[in-house]
This record gives sequence, C-alpha cells and structure tokens, in this order.
Amino acid sequence: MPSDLSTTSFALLGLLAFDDATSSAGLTGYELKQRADRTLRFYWVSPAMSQIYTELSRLHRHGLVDPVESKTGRRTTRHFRITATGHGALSAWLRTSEVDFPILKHPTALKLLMGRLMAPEDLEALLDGYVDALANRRRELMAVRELLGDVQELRFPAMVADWGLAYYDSETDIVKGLRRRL
Amino acid sequence: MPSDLSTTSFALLGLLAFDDATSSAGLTGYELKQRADRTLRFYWVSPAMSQIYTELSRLHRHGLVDPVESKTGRRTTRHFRITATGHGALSAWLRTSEVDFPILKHPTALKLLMGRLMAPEDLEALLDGYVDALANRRRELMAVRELLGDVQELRFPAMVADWGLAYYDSETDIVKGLRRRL
DNA sequence: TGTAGCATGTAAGCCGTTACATGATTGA
DNA sequence: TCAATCATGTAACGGCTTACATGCTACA
Repeated sequence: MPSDLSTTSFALLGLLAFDDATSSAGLTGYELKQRADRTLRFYWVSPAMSQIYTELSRLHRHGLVDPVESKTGRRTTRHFRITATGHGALSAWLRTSEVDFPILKHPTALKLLMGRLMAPEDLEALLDGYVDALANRRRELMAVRELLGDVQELRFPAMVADWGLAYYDSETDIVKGLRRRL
Repeated sequence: MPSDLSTTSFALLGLLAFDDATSSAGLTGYELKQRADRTLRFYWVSPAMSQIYTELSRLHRHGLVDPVESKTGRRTTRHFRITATGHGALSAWLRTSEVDFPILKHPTALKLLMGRLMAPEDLEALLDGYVDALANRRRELMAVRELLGDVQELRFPAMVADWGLAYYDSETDIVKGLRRRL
C-alpha cells in the first residue's frame, strides 16, 4: 500500500476505478486524458499526455494498474485497468491521506492587488475579462453537468459539478461587486 | 523590459513596489517572505525562503531591483529596492501580460468526486473538516483585512481581502449545502 | 490522398519544495 | 546562556510542461 504517490496519481487511479465499475476493457492513456479534461481539470489539473503515460508506468510499477495489450489491425494499444491492490490503495488514500487546503493561483486577484499601479481602464478591462472567462468556464462545466444527469452512479461527480457551478456563480457576483467599487 | 520572468517574480516585484511607496530602505529576503505570507499566500503562493532568494537574484540580474548592503554590527544584510526599470517592467506586465484563468487544486472536491468509494462517515468527516479549515483560513484573512483598515493607499489590497472573505463565506455555504445532500 | 484524430513515448527544462549548512542578534 | 528570530544561501529532487519524435486508422 505505497503512499509515496502524488495526488495526481491517485486522481488518475480514481478515473480508472470509475471506469472499472462499467465493465469496460480499461482505458488507454489517450482516453484517460480525455476523462481528465472533462472532470479533473475543474478541481485539480489535467496532466499533459506525457505526464499521463509517466503516471501510468509508475502505477504499473506499484502494481496498482494492469495494462492489457490489444491489437486493432497492426496497431498495439494498452488498455489499463485498476487492480485489486489498486482498489485497496485508493480506498486507503481516500480514508487516510491528509486533505490539504485548496491551492488557488489567481492571476486576476494578484493583479488587482497592485491596482494602484494600473490605469482605471486597464483595471476595468481586467475584471470584465475575468467575468467573461468565468461565463465561458461555467458553460463548459454546465455541459459536463448535463452529461452526468441524475443517475445514482454519477451522484458524486454531479455534486462536485454543482459545487463548481455554484462557485462560478458566486465568484461572478463578487467580481461584479468589485467592478462597481472600482 | 524582459518578460521571461515568472508570475511569482512579478508578484515579489509588486511587494517591493508597494514598499517603495513608503520611503523605506527596501526589504530583505526575510522580510519579503513575511509580506508574502500575509498577502500573496491567499491568492497566489508564498514561495519558500530559498525561492525568494533565487527570485531576488534573478530580478537583480535583470536590473529590476537593487540591493543595498547594510551593516548592523558585524552582520551584512541586503535590502532590496525596486529600480526605475523595475517599475517599468512591472507596469508593462500589469498592462500587457495574459491573465490566465485561476488554477484551483482542490483535494476535498477531488475526494468527493470519488465519494462512491468512501464510507458515509468518512465523507461527512471530509466535508466537516473542510468547513473547519475554511473557518480557520477566514480568521487568518480577517486579521489581515483588519490590518489594512480603510486608508486610500491600501484600497486595493483591502478589496482583494474582501474578495477572499466573500469567497470563503460562499464556499462555506456551498459545502454546508453539500453536506446536507450527502 | 490527405488530414484529423488516435496512440505512445523521450528529452529538456522550469518552478518550486525540502533538506542541509551557516551564522548573528535580541531578549528572557 | 540559551532559545527565538533574523538572515542568507546551496543541493537534490519532484512534478509538471513544452518540444520533439513516431506511426496507425478512419473518413472525407
């Protein structure tokens, strides 16, 4: 039950655990990236392809996933499935790992902090641009939320998506308020 | 006007620009770390000491800051001040650099996503723990906010602190709602 | 036939952390 | 005198990104 894996490793393992419940043949690194883009991206990060393959190798070295070579025509692809050990490690991580406070890297807030050094019109553009970006993000997450529907198996992803939507709404309100206060 | 500096570099430069307006002798790396812990930490990151010294060297190499050696007794310390070039670079960065969407690394949301794999009592503890952590963070930021008061020169830091407080409040409400939905 | 998407990886390098190393000053 | 705080740095390393490299497959 090795705990020397990064949070990103466990995040990807979690995606594989999810897939495992749907009795599929597993996921390729490529597919995993797509799943990450749909979910992890909003609350964690969506690792680069190269990072995905690196993590997959690491998880395999630890025995937490198993690759199944499959040949479509002349081409060999590797579908990864979580192992029993992997399930155990994931459960242990969920139960016991320390939960850090969220890390926020907020360029807009950082620039606003230095608002004194900016022209008023640049400040307005900064906040307006952020409100637009929030609307775009919200739209993307809303599309994900709609895919999730109201089925029981997707209850938790749906809850987290709702969380994200509420966060974007609140953030939009706050920033509009700041904009008026400028 | 070199733009090959990281956001963290500019964040530190911003702290020095702030200090410059108070006609001080500049800040040591040590003092800079303390300022970062009070402000940057909430919206960006508070770099490790070693990172601060590295960034300070880099900024010096680019001519954006100037160290003033001062001797207190037998001990030599370096106080850094932003240069005219530094002011220019900072203004240019504020005006022209692309503003990325915030990056959020949210371990609690990530775990909730895998809620299906957790025991109900662990899930409850997860959300309750996060609500507690939010309250602690809010208290820390509130202390900073009170230090800022309502003076004109600290208007923007105060705005950003208010933003942070509103964010923590909204986040607390959302999580309490999720907790009830479990 | 060509291009978009599927699929896999290696190499170089940046940003940031922890660990390590050193020493001065202040005040209880 | 001893501990806390001030003060500065180097070394090793982890995590992640971009750039590079390769080739198959489906479909218009």
